[in-house]
Amino acid sequence: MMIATWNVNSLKVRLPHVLDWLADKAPDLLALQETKIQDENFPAAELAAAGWQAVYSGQKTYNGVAILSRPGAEPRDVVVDLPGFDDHQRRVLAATYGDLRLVNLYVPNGSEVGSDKYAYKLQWLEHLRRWLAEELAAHPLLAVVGDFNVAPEDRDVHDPEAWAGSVLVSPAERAAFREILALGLHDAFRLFEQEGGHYSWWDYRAAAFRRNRGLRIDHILVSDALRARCRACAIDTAPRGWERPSDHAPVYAVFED
DNA sequence: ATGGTCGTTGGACGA
Repeated sequence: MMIATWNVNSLKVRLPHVLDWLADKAPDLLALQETKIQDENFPAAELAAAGWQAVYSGQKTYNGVAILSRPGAEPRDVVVDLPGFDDHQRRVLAATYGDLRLVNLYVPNGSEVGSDKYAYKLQWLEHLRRWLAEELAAHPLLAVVGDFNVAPEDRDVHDPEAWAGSVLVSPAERAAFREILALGLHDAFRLFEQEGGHYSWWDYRAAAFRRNRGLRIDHILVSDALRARCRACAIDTAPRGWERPSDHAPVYAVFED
């Protein structure tokens, strides 16, 4: 079984990339973020024609999440948005496939440390942690995936000195990330790779991808029981080099059945 | 070089 996550930065623009990647990798589940598309405009027919069904929660211009799956693996117990957190931004989508619970997140970016958006991000992460505790208690096989907008450690940052203290790496954001891991979740990528230099996002500006000046901010977190089945986790940097790419690369994990 | 480039829009704003 393969599950994957990809911030596509507009599904309308990136649909050809998504279809190409699905055809090549054939994951069982693909979580998408920043679809930037309202539900009535979601390309469900185009995806269905390629053999994929979708659940989605979108809005105009910003945010938006979706999960693609194969027909036959019916999504159950779909949750939209963080329970108990009054928020119109479409950033959360969860569904159960067989005995696997998948939580798809587009964590707020935070803009700048000290800004209102930064405070909102930290508050959002606190509510996320509380909800994930409940999800973990209810679902032994839990995967929490998406764009976390947090680079957990300095080895996840191309230039830690230049980035020190700024949004995506600040101590408070990293502490919030660690508290989520402390619930009993594991960063699947770090089960297999300890070196730095592996990133999932590169700024569009200043030829950042060509120079591999990136951050690892897209993650697949797995519960204890799911970790026991995890056989691989990797970042597919190839699509970041395609024509008119997303600024994020897909991350995927493989599990023993 | 204190910016750079995208996407959504139809002038900025968010990332």
